[in-house]
Amino acid sequence: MFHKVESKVVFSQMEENVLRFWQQNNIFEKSVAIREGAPHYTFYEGPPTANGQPGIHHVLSRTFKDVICRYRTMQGYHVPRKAGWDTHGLPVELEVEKSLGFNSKSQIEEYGIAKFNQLCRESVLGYVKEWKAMTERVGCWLDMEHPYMTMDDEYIESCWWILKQLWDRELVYQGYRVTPHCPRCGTSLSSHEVALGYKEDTDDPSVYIKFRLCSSSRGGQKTPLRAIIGDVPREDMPVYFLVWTTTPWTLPGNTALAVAPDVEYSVMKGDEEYLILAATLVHRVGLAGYEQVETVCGEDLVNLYYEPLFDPHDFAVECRSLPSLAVETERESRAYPVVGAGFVSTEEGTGIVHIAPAFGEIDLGVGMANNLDFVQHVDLSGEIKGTFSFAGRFVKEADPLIIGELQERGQLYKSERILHTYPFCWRCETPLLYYAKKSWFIKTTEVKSLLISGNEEVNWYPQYIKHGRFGDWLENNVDWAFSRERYWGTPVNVWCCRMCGHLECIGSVKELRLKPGVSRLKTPLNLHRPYVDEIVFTCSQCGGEMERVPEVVDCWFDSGAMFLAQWHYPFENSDKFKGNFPADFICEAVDQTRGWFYSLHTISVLLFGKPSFRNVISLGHLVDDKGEKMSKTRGNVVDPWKLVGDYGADAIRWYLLASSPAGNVHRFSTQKVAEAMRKTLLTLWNVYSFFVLYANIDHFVPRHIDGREESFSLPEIDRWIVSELNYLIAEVSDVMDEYDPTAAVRRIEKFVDCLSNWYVRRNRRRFWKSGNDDDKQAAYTTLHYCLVTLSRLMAPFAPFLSEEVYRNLVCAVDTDAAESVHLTDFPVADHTKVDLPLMRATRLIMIVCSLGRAARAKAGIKVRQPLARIVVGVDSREEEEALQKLALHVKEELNVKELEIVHGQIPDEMPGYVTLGEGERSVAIFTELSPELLSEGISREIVRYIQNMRRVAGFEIADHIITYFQTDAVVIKQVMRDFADYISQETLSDGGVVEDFPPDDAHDEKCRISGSEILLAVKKVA
RNA sequence: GGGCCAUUAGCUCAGUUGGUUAGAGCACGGUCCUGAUAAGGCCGGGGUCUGUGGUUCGAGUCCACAAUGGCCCA
Repeated sequence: MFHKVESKVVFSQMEENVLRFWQQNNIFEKSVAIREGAPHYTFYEGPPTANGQPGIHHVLSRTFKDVICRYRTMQGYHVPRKAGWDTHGLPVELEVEKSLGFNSKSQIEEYGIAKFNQLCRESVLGYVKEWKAMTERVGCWLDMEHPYMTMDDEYIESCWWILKQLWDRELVYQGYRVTPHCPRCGTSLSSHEVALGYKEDTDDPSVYIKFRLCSSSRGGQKTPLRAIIGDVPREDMPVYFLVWTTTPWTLPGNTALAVAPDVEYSVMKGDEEYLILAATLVHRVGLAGYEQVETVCGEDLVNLYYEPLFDPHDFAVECRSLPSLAVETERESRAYPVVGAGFVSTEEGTGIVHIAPAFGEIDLGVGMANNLDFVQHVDLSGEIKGTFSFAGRFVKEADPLIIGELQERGQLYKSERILHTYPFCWRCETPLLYYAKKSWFIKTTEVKSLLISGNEEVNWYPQYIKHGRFGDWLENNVDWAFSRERYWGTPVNVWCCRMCGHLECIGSVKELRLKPGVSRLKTPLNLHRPYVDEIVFTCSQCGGEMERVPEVVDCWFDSGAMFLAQWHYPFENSDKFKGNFPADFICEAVDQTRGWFYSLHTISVLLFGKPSFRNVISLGHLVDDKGEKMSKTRGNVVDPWKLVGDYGADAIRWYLLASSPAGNVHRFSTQKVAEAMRKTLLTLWNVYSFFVLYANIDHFVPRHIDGREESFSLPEIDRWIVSELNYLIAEVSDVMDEYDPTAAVRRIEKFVDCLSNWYVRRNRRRFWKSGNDDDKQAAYTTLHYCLVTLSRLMAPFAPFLSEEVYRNLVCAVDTDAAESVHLTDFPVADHTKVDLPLMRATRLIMIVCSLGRAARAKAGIKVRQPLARIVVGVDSREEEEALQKLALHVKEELNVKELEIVHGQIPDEMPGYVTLGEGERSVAIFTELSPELLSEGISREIVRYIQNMRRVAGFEIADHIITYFQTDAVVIKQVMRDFADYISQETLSDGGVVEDFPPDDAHDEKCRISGSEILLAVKKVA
């Protein structure tokens, strides 16, 4: 016997029972363990940042990961999946800062780094707990008992090892990196933080500055410029480049001008000077009193030199050379070059761009590429250094002073104001400065071609990411600035000598312990700041004291190192690392393209020259029902716990999988979760409860649960559903192998619909009928086989419902069976059972039935009323045969006595018929009703009334009853007599259908049937 | 400001390499059926396929530009 199944089900309760079963019986652990020794399928968990409550969008990626891993497990692969948590990084620090009410780094240092980092650790552990609970509840199987944590000392040591490898290959260097910097808070801001603080309509200076062409530099022998202006330098007719800027305070840092090589520039002659600017911008700048004497190509301006506005040596400011950063000694005369650059715009300004490598990312890039000077005349608090007349001022206060000075010197062409968008600090509203800071870099550009060729081996879903977003990103690769001036992170493992500046990279704890003169190594060891900062040792070069550099490592480096750091490789688990590299599958949201996908790929390519993953699903984001981003501030985030309670995890999973393909943006809709539950899961549940209900009544015992042939041959319709099922298995396997679970669940949905609304609907009588013949056995066997197979097929997608169905339909009757559906194998399609002609034939009769019902509606005759004949037009021999073979279903479904087949279209007008056509196909029903047909119609009407009354009276399906009736109508009396057997059989009126007054304890109702009244009553018999 | 993606019915989505009158589900209105069903059938309303140009005998589909939204980077 199967356990009784209620047709009313609360999925969340059912799921919690299943969860308990999994936990108590370690089903997840077993599902991995039983595949030990089988081919490996490696999954890498992209570690979620344990910062903030998990939302519905996190359920999305967890679902996709879980589905693929479960699928592969059931296919026989060994799929261990270690959970991981990204524990370091700025978001964690910001959260703690907020809770302490801090808004600057100095406050953290006053508070104490040790205490601060302890709070970060606690904060992370708190969120990890929340995440674990959510992960478990939505049925995402991960080994969360043995996760990797990026903050563990072992993990950090592996990161150190990686950096040491790169250091030894001279791929690590110190350089400058331009970051948005808040001069008040004294800290760099992440791009996320910058995005929080953009202000439109910021009022700033808009100034046009004249840079004087060096008299010795008028181009080569035959340049167009020389031709215009002449060979002999004329002091009274100087040549200027006209340059536009909104940040005058950066002008003392100017060391080059950039032009667009392929743009036309005008040489404008005025009374006392020549001005050069882009030809298309002359009118916008408004050069009254100047006339164009010639045009030159941008190319011809490149390599000309101009006089600095502020020579750094005149104002006691350090000047370094890029890219070496060597401090320059004084030179006699200084001139700066004009360079060509692709980014120069002719949309605004003058088409000649002021370059200050210390104050802009593009500027720094130009500086590195052209070996420019690097002049940083502003300190981190935004104050101007040196001996300028405006030194000691905050940069924004210096702006008007600089403009004034240039005006006095005659180098200001025009000064205006402009309203534009500018970033401010989101905490203190101070304008941000783009500022070059020292940073540690990994020379990823060295392996750029390997990054690109490695990507060729990766299978991306959706495909366009490969050569689109990810490929482009690799093509434009720049060295990875991997250090951060923060506290809670993997410390950069480089020590620097205080005396001679000698640098040394430490690759392991052991190496550190063995350093000569090492001191302040505490036990137990803690590799975090501030403890690691205290460790010093003796310099091998000069005997001075080596101390650690202050930076920590970018947390993207941490997570990208997981493929080896999760095993503490190479210090232990060498076999595990090797057995799990590269990954067969990873999956994250699309924002990880330049995050984890990149860091994982890059570290692997740097170390081993090859990629670390083979297949990757990049998920689109989940947005709210209006298509807008979910965020706390908008208040449109969806709480997964509420949904789980209302609809269950399977419904959420099913919805997330089915609603749109992985790469697309998903609009989240609670209504659609409800729909997924109703339409597919509940429908399946009802087929299941229907089966169990009748199977138990008949004491059905499945003899084979593998779909093998019974001793009797299966009827056509059973072979049909078995065929559909095997076809489905093949389709689902195919699309799953292509990493497309969306296609898989959409196909399953169609099958469930067919199973319920055709197979069960058409076969109800086979289950109801009394007796226990072969046909009934075939029906039970077939439906049981379908449900059990479906439970295995759906197990990766709807793990709870599948488990429930499997446990009851298999485990309850077979003690030898695997205890969980998740320990079974994924179904394999049996192609010998796929009968395509039969499937086509069935589809044909479905259409014919649909047309027939429409014809009935058109004629206004209920389906309950039998009709004498239907005529169906077919257009091929195959269709005719199909229809003949399955005529019984058409006749039953449409309640007609005869089915006639004709070739070609049926004429629109046939006496006595109602005709309906759709495209090539047409049907006609004969609508004249004989007295016999009418009587039969009445009998069916009566049956329907009695069935309704049984239900209203609260009888069980198998309850036997007596039916009483009273009526004056002769016709009805006659029907009750003629159809007594039929009525009694249909309504289980074994006690008889008697014409009598019902007893008081019977349930009675007055009914109207074809214009006459009848009193009907039902009563249970013992 | 740049790159990538998306835009098809009120909502969520299908629409092969261009080829009849653009489909499904949900929702809505009507009606029928029903002792598995929270379901199902039938009929119906609802579309300038975001817009503008172009290529073509023919464009939802290919190209260009624009708008809106999302993501990434400035």
